[in-house]
Amino acid sequence: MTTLTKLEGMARRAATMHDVAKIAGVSIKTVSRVVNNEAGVSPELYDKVQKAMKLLDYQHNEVASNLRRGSLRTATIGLLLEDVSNPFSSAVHRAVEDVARQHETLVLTGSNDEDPAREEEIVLALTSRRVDGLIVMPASRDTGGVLRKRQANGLILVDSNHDRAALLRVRRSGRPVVFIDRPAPFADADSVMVDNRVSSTKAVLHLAQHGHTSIAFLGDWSNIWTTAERHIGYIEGLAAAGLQLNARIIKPDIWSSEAAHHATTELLNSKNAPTALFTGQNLVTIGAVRALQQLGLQHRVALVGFDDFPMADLLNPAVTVIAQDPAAIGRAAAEMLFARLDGDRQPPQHLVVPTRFVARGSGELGIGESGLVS
Amino acid sequence: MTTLTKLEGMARRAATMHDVAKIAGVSIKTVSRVVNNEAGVSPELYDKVQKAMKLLDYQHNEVASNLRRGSLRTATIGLLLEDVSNPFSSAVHRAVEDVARQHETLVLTGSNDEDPAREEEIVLALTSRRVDGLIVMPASRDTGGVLRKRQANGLILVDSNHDRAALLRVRRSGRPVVFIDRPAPFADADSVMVDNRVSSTKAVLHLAQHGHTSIAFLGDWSNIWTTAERHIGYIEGLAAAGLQLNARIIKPDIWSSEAAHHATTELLNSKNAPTALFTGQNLVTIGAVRALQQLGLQHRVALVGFDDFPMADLLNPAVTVIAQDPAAIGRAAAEMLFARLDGDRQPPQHLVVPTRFVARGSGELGIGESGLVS
DNA sequence: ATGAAAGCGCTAACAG
DNA sequence: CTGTTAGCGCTTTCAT
Repeated sequence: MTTLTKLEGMARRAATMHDVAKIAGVSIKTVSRVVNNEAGVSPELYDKVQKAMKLLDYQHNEVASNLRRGSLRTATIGLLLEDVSNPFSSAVHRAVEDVARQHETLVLTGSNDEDPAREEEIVLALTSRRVDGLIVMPASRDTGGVLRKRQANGLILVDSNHDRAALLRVRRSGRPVVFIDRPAPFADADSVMVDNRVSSTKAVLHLAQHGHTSIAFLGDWSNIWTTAERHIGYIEGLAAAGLQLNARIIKPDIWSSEAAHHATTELLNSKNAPTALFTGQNLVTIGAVRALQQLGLQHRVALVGFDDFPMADLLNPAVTVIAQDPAAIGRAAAEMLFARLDGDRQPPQHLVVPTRFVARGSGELGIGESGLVS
Repeated sequence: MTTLTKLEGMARRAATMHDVAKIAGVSIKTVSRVVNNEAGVSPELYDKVQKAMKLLDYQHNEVASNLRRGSLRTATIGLLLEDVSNPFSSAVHRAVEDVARQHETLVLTGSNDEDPAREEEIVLALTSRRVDGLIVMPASRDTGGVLRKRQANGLILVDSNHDRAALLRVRRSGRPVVFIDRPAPFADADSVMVDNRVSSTKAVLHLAQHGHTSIAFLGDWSNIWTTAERHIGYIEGLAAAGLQLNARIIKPDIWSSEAAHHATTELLNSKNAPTALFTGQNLVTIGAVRALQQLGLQHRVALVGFDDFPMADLLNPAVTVIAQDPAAIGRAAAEMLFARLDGDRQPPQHLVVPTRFVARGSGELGIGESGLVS
């Protein structure tokens, strides 16, 4: 604003079509034609323009281009994950990126950390940049009509879709949204999920078939939809196996690997220690493994975990899991999104990607020497 | 253009400032002032505008805004990784996102898969969207002056920086670029790396101290800079320990966990099987562990790996590694980038983030029962 | 405190 | 084939 223009970095103004036109001695429209590979430019002018572009190091400004074109497509989509560094999320991310690439579009990602407020913030940032569509793994919510949200000052209650405003607006503005991993929070959106409930039931049944009658459930935050589904699946599994539900061997709201470690240790040191564990998530499984190893019970207490994790097959015993296919989920979601962008007007689709039960050893431990503790 | 406007999805045209102005009965400039929180709007008009915005569901168009503002900042940065789903890369990604968030900016990511051509493609896409700056983990290159590039039709030779054009142009246009993990391919850019060489030397020395005289090196693609550095560190480690270099126990160009498995098996089944392994990367280490377990040698052959990996501490034996801190790398890189964007004019910085040697067991196996093969 | 006019870089819709 | 004019949605500049 003062003596020297306030430039970011050592930026000099980038060359515009106007500049190129002047150098090439043609009209700006001709430059536009060359840039956009439109037909109807004589070879001579085409050449001149190319040379001028090279000379000036011209870079097409898609932003301006899109504005003029009616801001239809920015060739950018938004991807909202729980945490980009979580293996599940990042595998989804990669699959989405691959599909996006086929459509020559870029992916803008954000991590919501299960926090709906943060999610709104990101959605807002995304939409103000006019992304063409959104793939979102919705932040942890109520399983009923009310959301429990942790805050510095404790727990507060918030209306279910009260702060889903930005996301709703995206839909209303006509841009497609595909939800993954959790159900769509509003009716007219597509979704891609796995069958958490049935898979969990299967896991419990599997353990029961190996003779276990005391099967514990260790779950993630219970306000996460998938957790609730897996919990229900667990209960249904017990029922199907004719087993008694025992609240004392159910540990909910485990929010970290360390917490899982702690909960598992406590559980196995208690009077009514279970002989088998069903862990409802990635990190929970890992914490449980750590605890089992520490207690020297890894060959005595059976374990089936939801979600596969790296190295599960190299542990001793190798860990039996219900494996999701995050790449398939990401791919399916991205394909749905691009189909919508290409004008697909079908009613909302709700795809269920199958899980895979991977028996590796830990889930096949019988009731052998029983679950006696050290 | 005909009967019904041709709209993507059920999109109706998003409300513009113009629409808001008409509804509120003010000029467009007043709306602009309200949107941008500029001073000098009477409370009454402010209110009217707010109401109109709510009514029309107005969404600010940053794209147009930035265009007019001189396209200085788009509040978007680009992040180029090897593969967003790789644990190292995704941890970097998360750290970058966190710093970016403090600066209210979004992150556009891409995976180059070590392919320079793909990298260029992404850089181009990124710059045409006018990102403010770039953080890039440069795709695998020559360690000399020539690049070996795999193609469908075999190997071709390419000039070192021949196809680095897009990246160079970014620099020339004044936008900052920070390189991570690998050195900056051109002089005036910042970089954040770890000391691959010294860390590797330390690992070899560590194994030597435990009595090993036959220490193998299993490395990733040798045209990757980090691989070369680690290889040199290995050689220097042998020299420092007074050990003989033996080409027959050096396995280069391992490009997957499976290949590492294979190479390890071959190595340990050979006449001159080493008693210790130094693995130069994540996936290589994992493949080696798998092979050792399969051969039943995991307690006989010592192992130190470059890069930590999930579960390393839960394996039996737990795996000794040189751990990098990807979060620290990402954070540092992002902070450098934003410093540049805020006008920092220092000469190029080259930050070295320290590694951590984590002894867990596999690297502390003595030469005990010797490395005899099954 | 408010608004009218001009124009960011580009492309659609017309001329010629 | 080529160029002119208008204007995307917004902000700047300068009046009022």
